Amino acid sequence: MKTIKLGIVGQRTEYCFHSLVLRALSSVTNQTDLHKVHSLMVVSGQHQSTFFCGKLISKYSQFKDPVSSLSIFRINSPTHNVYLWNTIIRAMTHNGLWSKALDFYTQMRKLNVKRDNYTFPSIINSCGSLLDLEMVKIVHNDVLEMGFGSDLYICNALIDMYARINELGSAREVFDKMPSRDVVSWNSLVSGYSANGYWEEALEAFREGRLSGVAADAFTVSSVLPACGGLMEVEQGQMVHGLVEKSGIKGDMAVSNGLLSMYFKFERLLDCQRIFDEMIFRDIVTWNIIICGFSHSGLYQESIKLFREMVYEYEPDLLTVTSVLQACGHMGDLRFGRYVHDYILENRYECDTTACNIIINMYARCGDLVAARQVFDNMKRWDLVSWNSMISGYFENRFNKEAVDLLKMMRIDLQPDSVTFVTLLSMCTKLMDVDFARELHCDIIKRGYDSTLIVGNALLDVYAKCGKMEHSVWQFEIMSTRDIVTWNTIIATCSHYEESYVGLKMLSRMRMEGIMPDVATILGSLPLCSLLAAKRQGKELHGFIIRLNFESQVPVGNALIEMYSKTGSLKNAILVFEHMRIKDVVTWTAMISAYGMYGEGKKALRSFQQMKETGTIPDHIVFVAVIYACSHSGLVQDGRACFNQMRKKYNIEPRIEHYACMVDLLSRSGLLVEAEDFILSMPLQPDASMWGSLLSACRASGDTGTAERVVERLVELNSDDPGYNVLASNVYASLGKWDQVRTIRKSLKARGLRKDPGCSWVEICNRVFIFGTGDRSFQQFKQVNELIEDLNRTMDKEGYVADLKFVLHDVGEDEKINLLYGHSERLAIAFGLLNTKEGSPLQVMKNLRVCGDCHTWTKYVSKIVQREILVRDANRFHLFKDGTCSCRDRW
DNA sequence: CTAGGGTTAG
Repeated sequence: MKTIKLGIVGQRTEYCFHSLVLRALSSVTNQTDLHKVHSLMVVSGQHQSTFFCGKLISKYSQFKDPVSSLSIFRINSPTHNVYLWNTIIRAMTHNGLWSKALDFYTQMRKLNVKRDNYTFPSIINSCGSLLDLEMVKIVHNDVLEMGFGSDLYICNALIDMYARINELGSAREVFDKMPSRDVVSWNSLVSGYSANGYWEEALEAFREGRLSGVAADAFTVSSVLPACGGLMEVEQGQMVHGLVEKSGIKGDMAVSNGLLSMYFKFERLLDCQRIFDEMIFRDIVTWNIIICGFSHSGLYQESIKLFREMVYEYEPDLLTVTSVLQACGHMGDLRFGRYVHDYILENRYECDTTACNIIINMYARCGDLVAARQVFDNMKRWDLVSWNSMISGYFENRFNKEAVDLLKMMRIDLQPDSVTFVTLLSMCTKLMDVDFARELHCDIIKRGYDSTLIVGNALLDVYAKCGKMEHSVWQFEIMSTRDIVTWNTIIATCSHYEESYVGLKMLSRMRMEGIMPDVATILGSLPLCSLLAAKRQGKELHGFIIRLNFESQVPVGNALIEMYSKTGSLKNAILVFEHMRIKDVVTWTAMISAYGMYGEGKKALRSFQQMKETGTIPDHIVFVAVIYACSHSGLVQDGRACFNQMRKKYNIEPRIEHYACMVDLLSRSGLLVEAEDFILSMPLQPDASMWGSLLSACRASGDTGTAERVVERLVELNSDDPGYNVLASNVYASLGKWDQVRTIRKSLKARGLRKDPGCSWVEICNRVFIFGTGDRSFQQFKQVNELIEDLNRTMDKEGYVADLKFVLHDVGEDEKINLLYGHSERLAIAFGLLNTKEGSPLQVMKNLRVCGDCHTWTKYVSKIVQREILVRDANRFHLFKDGTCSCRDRW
């Protein structure tokens, strides 16, 4: 037995035997010490033994020195036995030199070295890592031939390997054929499913494992947590969390990090905070998760703050810096983004494709396309994300030519994927290029991407935004799967085209499919209720808002104010307004408009005053609302003052809509001369709406002289708006100039313009009853007609005279009276009176402006039946009460 | 032999 001299164990010089060398070897903690032990072994001749050779090979590989491992193996080639072969294969595998490991295995086969059960796990690992399917087959075959098909470790390695190469079927097969399984077998299966995004299967395997009585360990939990997060299975996730709390794996870093990551996916930031605070130990992964998590939750500032906090303690790794770069990108913080990128370059981080993609994205979001391109050009490898990011970066920043050039380059060796198409379609949306969109659509169908959800959604959107509502709806109907974005897009489309009825139908279809609305759904749907004055649906949406906790979001509150004010409940609009803790200029505008619509001009002005006092800076839109409110309440002086204040005090140059409001204000107040002068003296070209306002006022006040002048101006403008043409034609009709009436009608017909036919509707017991002009085809027609005649008789006695100037057709007087009686609002009001409780308030909606005669008629009705009648027309609300109207006849 | 963190688009 030989003895050797050791200089490194403690300070003393000692003599010892074989076992002492072993102890020395195992106590080695760094490469330098390992070299010392090695040279002592060489000096003493110990290094010749197969046993110590193996130990040295493993040790060197532990310290990431595979070169030394290799040379030891080579020097000792004569003594090679299966133990040394296994060791070198394991060493190579451990250091990522997989092809070397495979080479050694091939040599073993050639030299006919007998392989044992220790040979296979490593080599299986290497095959998988190299994606060498050929070798996988050979090795798996060897395993079976040599009778290791039931070996626990080997089977576990096979499951893991197959999972890594995304051959979950083979993994499952090995798993199923095993005579007995341990926790590692289960874990490999679960993590295999989980890592490849087969989350349902991962959860299923996890449940199976639990049922089969295998106790879950830290590996199990950290494998199944991403699946819970990915599936948004909050309850399942909490169940696993409970398991963690109960078992002894609570302190495990991977488990805690997994929980943290999962709760970020659930957007349960408070839970994240709690878990983070409770963690005694944190590692770099922990920090990366929270930096990334905050960034994904939109808390970019927080994310950057955490990054700064972290760098005091840890050196950030590639994932840290890329996480914080995402926050920079979203914030548009180019300065900090550059700083971090410089840090990456200076410290020579080795950026992989993903990291480069993130940097490209950061620069593109910040608008620095030159820097983005530079990163792109210097990349070693590009994937689809790289190309897509660069191309969409160009498009987003309006470098359309560069984007198209890059697209052509990309197509040389890569095929576009669904994201590429989505990017291109969204570009069409921005450019309103429906022709290119159609071309793309063909390409998309050819490549089979038309069934992809995001592509379908993008198609839906591009057709909608390019004015092809029918294409959009058609696209919607053929989609086989729809998500919340699909529904939100179609609802927003209906809202945009004012197809409120279709829109609300879509909303209820969405609900029937069990999809919960989100903020975008709510913001798309509330305007539908406003347009239709759909009280009930509006209230229902408010219910969702409360249940889903969207109340605190300012745009939601703003939309609610608008909805309530337009569905006839000023009271509720005020309630919402008062409950909003944060108000922006839109909030105030909505409230001021609401007051305006109900003829509460003074309150509108008071709100405007309050808004200025609370420090909200008025914008040009709020001035429209304020002047509108003045106009509908006859506050001429205040309206003028606001108009002047806008320019002088707030330096806002009046736009055409402000001038239009002013014309409206003067006209409604009967200052026809002044209104005409105002139009003629304004610096902007007057549009049809101004002459239209003035003309309506002339009509209402019976000023035929001004009307004759104005109607010519209006006709000169040759507006495409059917409303103004019909107005002009009506004025000519009331002047008895039937030739001009016919000319206008012909021209309208030739241009294919049609004014929406008048209709009114009333909601009774959650059902909407719609009436068109002269409608006879509804239930209770007889009773309704009788009631109208009854009412007419009573009001005739009280002095009502039908004002026939509101009849448009060239017909006899008797017939004209009949036409007036057939106006849809009268039908709706009579129907409403018949079908609601006596004395209760009635609410009727009309799509057009209520005509002057109907306005008078309704005033009489409100007095005769002693009921409040709220009529919403295209312009505003009229509250009829005891013979008067809230608009004080300025309708 | 098994686990946790990063990218584009609607």
